[in-house]
Amino acid sequence: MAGPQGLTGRSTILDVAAAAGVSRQTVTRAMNGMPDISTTTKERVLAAADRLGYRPSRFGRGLATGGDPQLGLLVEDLTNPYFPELAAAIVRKAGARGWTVLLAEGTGAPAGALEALEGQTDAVVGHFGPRADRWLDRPGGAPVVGLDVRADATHPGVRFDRAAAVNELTEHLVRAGVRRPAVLDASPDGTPSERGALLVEAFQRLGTRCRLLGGDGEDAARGAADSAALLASPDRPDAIVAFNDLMALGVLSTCRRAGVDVPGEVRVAGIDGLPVGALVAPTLTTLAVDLDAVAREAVDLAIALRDGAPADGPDARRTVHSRLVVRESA
Amino acid sequence: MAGPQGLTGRSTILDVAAAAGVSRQTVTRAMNGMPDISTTTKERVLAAADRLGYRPSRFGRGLATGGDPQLGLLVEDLTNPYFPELAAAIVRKAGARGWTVLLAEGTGAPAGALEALEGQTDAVVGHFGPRADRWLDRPGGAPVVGLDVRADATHPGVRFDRAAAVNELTEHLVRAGVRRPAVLDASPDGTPSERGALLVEAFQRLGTRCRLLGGDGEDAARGAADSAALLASPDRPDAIVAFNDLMALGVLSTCRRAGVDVPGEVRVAGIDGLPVGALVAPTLTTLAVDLDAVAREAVDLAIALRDGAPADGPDARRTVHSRLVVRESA
DNA sequence: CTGAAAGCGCTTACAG
DNA sequence: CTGAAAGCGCTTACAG
Repeated sequence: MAGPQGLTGRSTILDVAAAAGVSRQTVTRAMNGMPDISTTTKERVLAAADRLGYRPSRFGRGLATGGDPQLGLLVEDLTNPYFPELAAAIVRKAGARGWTVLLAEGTGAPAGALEALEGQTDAVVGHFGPRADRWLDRPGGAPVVGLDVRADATHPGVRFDRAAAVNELTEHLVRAGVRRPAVLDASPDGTPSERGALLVEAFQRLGTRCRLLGGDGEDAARGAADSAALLASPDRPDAIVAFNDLMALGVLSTCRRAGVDVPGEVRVAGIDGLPVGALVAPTLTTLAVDLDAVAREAVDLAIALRDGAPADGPDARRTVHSRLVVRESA
Repeated sequence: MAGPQGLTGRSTILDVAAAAGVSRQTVTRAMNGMPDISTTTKERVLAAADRLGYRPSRFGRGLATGGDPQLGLLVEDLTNPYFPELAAAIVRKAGARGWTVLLAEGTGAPAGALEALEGQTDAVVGHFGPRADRWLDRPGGAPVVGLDVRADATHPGVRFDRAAAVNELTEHLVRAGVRRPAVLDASPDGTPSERGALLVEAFQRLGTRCRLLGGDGEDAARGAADSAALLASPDRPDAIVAFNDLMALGVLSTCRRAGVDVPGEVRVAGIDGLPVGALVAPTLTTLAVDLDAVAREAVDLAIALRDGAPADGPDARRTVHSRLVVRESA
């Protein structure tokens, strides 16, 4: 095998050219199926390339051609079906606009993951929680679009407005006779989440006191465990609203195991609007967010920012409204 | 704003250098937080960069530094939870080895999506079905690792060996009294899938005739629709094994809606081992594949191939065994 | 049909 | 602390 060289230790276009006894641009022609090359030469070049295990450098090519733009998508936890659903929507919208998607999972260390992503992409989209403002406008950083950003956030992002849907849900529940609702919140740092606070307030406006149960996870296991505790407590709630659908699924499985009838004894609802919610028994009532709309806005905003739109302009904040989907569980 | 130029229309390091009145390598120092630069200069450069909306080109940087290797992951349908689970496992294993993951969804046109991926990555992993052999060794193409490849495949890949698990399942079912099993297969081109054929043969060896119901989708809706037809047919099956868990979830929801007791009247099983299977009612019996093992083998193989390992070597074919997970539904 | 030249945007030594 | 030079690997006009 002839001598591969260079930074990567792989053979380059020059190695192939030398091996085939042609110039580099003839190699380009052969590799890219371009015209103006004789069949004989082409075969000789391809053979040499194969022999050397030559693969064009995407950096070299990108530098010369511009290359396809890449969108970084930072998700918290691919194990929660919400994020794959989001990723699917983003991949489709981005693809339609000629962008490819680089996927990273920011388990625990979103800052590090974000920085790594930024170096390889032209814009980044993701859920960053309340700390997102810190990352905006990092020198040399890619434009960052936050998802489900708080109302008072100052950086570009898509806001999930759940106010109306939350009101509908609480009214629906109270009208159905709910008097002792509980919210299974996710609050890693102790302070209630925006969704949690919204629910408590909405119940309050209806004259109904609502328990808020914080905690440090947001998966099905936590939903199952915490709802088990709740159901065993002296004043068992007659409704449980979970921080997300995944936790709500955990709640449902606990109820089933404990022989607690849903919605007869306890009404259960989630947040997100995952398709699986329609497959379980009983089917899950939820506050659904339109991920297609979210993806459309997020991708559009990311591209606009990359193209120089101001990060503090009015167009840098988008809003998508959630809606109540009533199914069997509540 | 000073004049951005070049291929991308964005400002380059030279624009910033000019605007700040310094040389390009001083810009590099400022942008990358390197030492040997005075605070004053650094601030001036950063200000100029900000003003010009400068973002270093990842191609330029990659060409100079080598850059992080990228793994392309081509999935069929992110809407099927199997693929996100796979993606999660791949992202984690790849990340642990310093690779980032470019995610693409190959809805309908795997060939086109693959080609696009190859240009931007150093290796590709994905489910390609029986046609995968065609794509191997494309000149200039990235090494491709197939997932769930057939026993007779000739290209690098990870084989999902379900033979033992299928035997266990059929024995379990027959022992439980199943006499009229049906398989809800996915067979877009009419020929039974490998899983379908395996199941039919296994039942046959036990002296049990098994119906095979082909069809063109593999989602919950198809599972629901086709099982509804099955349940309404004159000789209703007493067991339904679905091509995958998602279809099995559709079967379960149909049974529930039709008031058919599972597993009392019909036993139901899926294939994949999705976590949601443990959350539904009844919980889903399934043939589980260890996605961590799959991801480990696939990533390891992809990296080995990228580093020059032979595509036809013995190490270019890996195997992961599925196992039977018995839950409530069968 | 083939090749010499220039350039894409960055970083890494090396001088000063 | 700052800059001139060289090079990373490719492609795109342009000559021949």
